[in-house]
Amino acid sequence: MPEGHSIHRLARQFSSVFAGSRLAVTSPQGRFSSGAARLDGQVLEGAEAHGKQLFLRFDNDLYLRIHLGLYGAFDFGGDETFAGASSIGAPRRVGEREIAGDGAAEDTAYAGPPPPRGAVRVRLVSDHGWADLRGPTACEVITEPERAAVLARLGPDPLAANAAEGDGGREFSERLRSKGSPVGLLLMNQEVLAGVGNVYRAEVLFRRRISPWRLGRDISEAEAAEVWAETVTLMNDGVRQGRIITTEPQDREDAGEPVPVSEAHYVYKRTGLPCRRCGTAVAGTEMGARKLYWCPTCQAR
DNA sequence: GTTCCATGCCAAA
DNA sequence: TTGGCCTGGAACA
Repeated sequence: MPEGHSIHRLARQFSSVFAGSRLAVTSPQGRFSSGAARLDGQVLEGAEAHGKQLFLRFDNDLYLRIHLGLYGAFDFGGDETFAGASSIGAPRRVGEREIAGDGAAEDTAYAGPPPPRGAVRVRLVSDHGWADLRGPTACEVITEPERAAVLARLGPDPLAANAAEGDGGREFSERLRSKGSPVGLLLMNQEVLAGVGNVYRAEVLFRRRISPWRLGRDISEAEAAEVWAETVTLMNDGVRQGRIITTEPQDREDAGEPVPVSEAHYVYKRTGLPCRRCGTAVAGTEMGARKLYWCPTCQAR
């Protein structure tokens, strides 16, 4: 997936283009027809993200809960009032960057959504635009108590509005340091930290020079605070930029040649390549059924 | 054309 | 721990 930054951008996009609008909700693919019927014709009151969960709130007190999983993505389109990216989600299109609107809407009047392309699980349509969702892991209608239950299971979100000053850092530290499993595993555990995925996991640990093999209970409070602060910074950058950027400008070159920001990671997907800081070959293995990358020298402890 | 792979996660074994 | 879900771009033939 799309890590947390993409979901927060989705929430922002839904708020700006759909909030306050009455929506036609359908499931062209058919797999979500009964759920869509419960929301069809309701007004979207707002959108919010927590970690990788997206909640769309409707005025009949129901929520649409969406989790993109590994493949899910939204496509958007509409008239000139319909600002923002035209596609947010699974990063396979154009590296890991979402597709920006092409601005082609100006010369042709908006004539409603196009015929659905492929398996569209949900289509949301207002007077000004549309959104298509395909390939999500989760897409369901839930009530407020059910939403509260989902949130209760999640750890603190580094993209929460008050993440820098609030008690998210303390809560993260407590959850991390109470566990005996490797920190590389814990950063991916949504009950410990909500929103971090494989890229941020690898890159944050590199930047804090922490070995992914150290156990949560062996991480000091100071280190946990640093990891939290680093995550807050990097992921907020991700929200602003619409892509994951983890390297400092001076580290974005290979053999003197500049590397596109989207490919310039420190260790992610760089097994066998030289560490951008020390030149040691980046190590790679599996941890928790996901690829793990780290520099054995920079992250020796 | 086919196979592989991915920024997730869950249920079943 | 493993397989399955589900989509599409990239890599290979």
